[in-house]
Amino acid sequence: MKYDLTKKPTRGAQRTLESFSQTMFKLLSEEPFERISVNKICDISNFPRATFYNYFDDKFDLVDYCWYVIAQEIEVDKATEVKSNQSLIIYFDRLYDVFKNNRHLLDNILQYNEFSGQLVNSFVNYFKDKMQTILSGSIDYSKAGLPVELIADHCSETVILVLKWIFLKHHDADKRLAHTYLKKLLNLDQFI
Amino acid sequence: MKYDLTKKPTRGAQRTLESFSQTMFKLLSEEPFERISVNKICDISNFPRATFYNYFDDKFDLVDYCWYVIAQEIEVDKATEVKSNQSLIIYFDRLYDVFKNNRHLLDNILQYNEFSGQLVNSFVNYFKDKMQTILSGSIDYSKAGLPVELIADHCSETVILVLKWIFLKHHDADKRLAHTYLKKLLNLDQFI
DNA sequence: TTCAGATTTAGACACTTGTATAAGCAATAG
DNA sequence: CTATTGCTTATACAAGTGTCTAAATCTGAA
Repeated sequence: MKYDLTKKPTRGAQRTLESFSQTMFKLLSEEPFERISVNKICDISNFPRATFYNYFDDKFDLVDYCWYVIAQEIEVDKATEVKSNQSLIIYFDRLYDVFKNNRHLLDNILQYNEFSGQLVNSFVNYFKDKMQTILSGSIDYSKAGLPVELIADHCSETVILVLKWIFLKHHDADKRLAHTYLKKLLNLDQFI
Repeated sequence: MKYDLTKKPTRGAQRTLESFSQTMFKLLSEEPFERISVNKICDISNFPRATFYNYFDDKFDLVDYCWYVIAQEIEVDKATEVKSNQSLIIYFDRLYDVFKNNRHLLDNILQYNEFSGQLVNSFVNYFKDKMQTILSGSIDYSKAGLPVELIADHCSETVILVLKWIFLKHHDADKRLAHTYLKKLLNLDQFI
């Protein structure tokens, strides 16, 4: 990403970011990612290509920004962080809600893109990374005789696995059932 | 892949496939994947672009064929399939050996490509799929009260996680230790 | 309000991509 | 041997990519 998201954006920049991401969301619901070109994005957004490349490296970069927009809902609040034992479930729930709230987008995307294609991959990876960042900072895995990062990786992969199962592979499950899956797969008492 | 790998290739086709894949292996050790163009591959291999596109859809397709070449070592023999309980460990060991035997290639690749980049991703996904195919056909997961495919997914993801940890993130471990990781993470008795 | 510094934009450049066509070549069956 | 079939190759095409320049425009602080 060429644009620095940490500094607060000018009104103009905000408009530009919004416009490009909205266009991308729109196009993702209409055609496969391979057929979405930077040219097309710019035409629809009414910005010249040069502006696109002021903000993003390429279309992958923009789509990552789109996931970032979606993930804004998650709110990693320091408050809950303390009650460490439960935090895996707490953040699982937040991700569950994000996936649920964007169900129609996901369905549209899956209509045009392979489950193992680049696009779905970038989506899944974005949230796997997100989960990993959250978990590695908020859980104490000291119990199991295993490298801590390895456990953190494993937990976040499993969280995403369950969400993929429910929302991308369409095996609907409410939170209660989702928790059961998660706990059985992770054998949770083992770690936390 | 445009070329049909199931039918046995003519001598000419063999030479062509060999040439393109060798060139790709060479280039992967020299520069990042994004800078490898189909043009360059063809120049080095001394084939015209048209020939490349006779065999592959694009450079991703070729790199997948490269993983296929590497994976040939694995040998999914029907013989072991029967002793189902142990087969997860057996196939883990085979993958372990494949990763170990190609350690220098992996090291080179990681020198030029991001750990979460497209190239490493395609490598990891190739072997995750491979493992999934093997496992879903050779293990009986009836014990745990969970969807079978979900468990199969989880097992193959965990296998790959451990191999990534050892060979891509460079936390060396012999097979014995690797088995310990795997068993603790999967809590193996739970499933098999 | 002004002006210096930053952003945006038009246009061009060298390069890549995937496809299509038709000519050339090689292996095989009759 | 030769006709047929299928693969290889030369070449061209329309499109896309990412970078660069210099001019235009905007913006915030004085």
